[in-house]
Amino acid sequence: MAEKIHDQMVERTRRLIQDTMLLLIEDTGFSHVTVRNLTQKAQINRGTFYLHYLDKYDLIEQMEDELLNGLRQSMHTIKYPDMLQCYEENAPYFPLVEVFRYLKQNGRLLKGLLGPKGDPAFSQKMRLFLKDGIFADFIDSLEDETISKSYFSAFATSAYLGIIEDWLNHGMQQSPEEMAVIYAKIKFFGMKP
Amino acid sequence: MAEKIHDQMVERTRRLIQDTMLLLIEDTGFSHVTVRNLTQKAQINRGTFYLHYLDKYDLIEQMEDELLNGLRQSMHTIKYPDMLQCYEENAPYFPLVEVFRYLKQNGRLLKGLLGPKGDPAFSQKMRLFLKDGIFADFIDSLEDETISKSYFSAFATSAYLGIIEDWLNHGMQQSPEEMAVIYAKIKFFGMKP
DNA sequence: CTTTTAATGACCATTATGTTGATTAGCAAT
DNA sequence: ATTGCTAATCAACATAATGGTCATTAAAAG
Repeated sequence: MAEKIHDQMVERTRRLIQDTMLLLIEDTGFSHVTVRNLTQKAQINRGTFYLHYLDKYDLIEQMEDELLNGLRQSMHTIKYPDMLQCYEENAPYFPLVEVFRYLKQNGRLLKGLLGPKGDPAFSQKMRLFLKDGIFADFIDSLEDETISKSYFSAFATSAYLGIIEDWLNHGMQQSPEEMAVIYAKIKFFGMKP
Repeated sequence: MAEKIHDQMVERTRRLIQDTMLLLIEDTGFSHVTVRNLTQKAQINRGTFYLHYLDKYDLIEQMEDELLNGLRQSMHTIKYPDMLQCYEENAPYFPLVEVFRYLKQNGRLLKGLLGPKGDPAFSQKMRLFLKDGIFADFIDSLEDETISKSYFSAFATSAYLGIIEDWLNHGMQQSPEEMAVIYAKIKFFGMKP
């Protein structure tokens, strides 16, 4: 089968391109990346890039979408009531641990995209994802009608993402299990000392 | 006095340049702004731009710094214990109202910088500011030592900024007074329905 | 009328883009 | 092995855009 081999070649090249894009984001920032730049660093021909992607925006979009699809996978078993129960038992909620594991696997890319040299659109993209994936049922369960759901979900998703960013920025020193506990603790703690 | 008139000219031109930058951020996004582009829209000579700023990054930095300096001004009277007391009386905490007033005055620029076409570095800049300006004494007052201060402040500042962004994205329909109440309510509410 | 300073217009070197025709590499069938 | 097929790669081209500078002009003030 010729296809198989060729698919492998294609996959190899695409990985190389994506890896180089991440390197350049970390180095000079996404906005400064050019196709020339990228292909030089990856030591491939510029034409090769255009064989796989339309432009650098097409590339980053595919990278982001793959990342978020994996995230969706890892989030789909989260149930809010179980999370609350785990918190009360001071135990890490397993589906949440899975999410942090996945985030850790893709930590470099996440940090790059969310950081000061990243894609300014990605943060919102990700918060939308979190809202649907983690907070949907939680927000629905809100009983206090004097609290706007829109503001509350903005609050919750941003807060969650803030913790993730802080984790990434400190080299992901805590284990996914620890992070699940830390998150639950802060989340249910409230802000009144 | 020659200086006065010339200062007025300079001020006029700088305002024009800054206003045009904001227009272009809203339109094509900061990363796509070029000096050529900008000066064309502002109908001034390209050389004139370089007479006032080094490049577009110098320009945006000055715009951001002015914004944040004003914010610092408006935040400097915030005292956490008073805020808590206001919350318990269900009253808007005045210094917080002042902050929201200031944010509203600069709403367009803020929304542009924080949005998907903005400056990916600005969000962090702003959160650092909020941390020092609003949350410093609050975080210090945290007694629960099992909660990491770093994660907690990441949580708090991101959450606060999240609410602000949501407000901006919905056209700042609520008054600064309302926002001060909404914020306090969510903040002290905790996340356990 | 002279001085000062902002604004202008034009210039040049550099860099990015996207495409196309030629070339190479890998695999299969004989 | 060798021939043929397919897909990936490469080198080169034409076009367009960008950035920064400098000599020149215009405007304001005394």
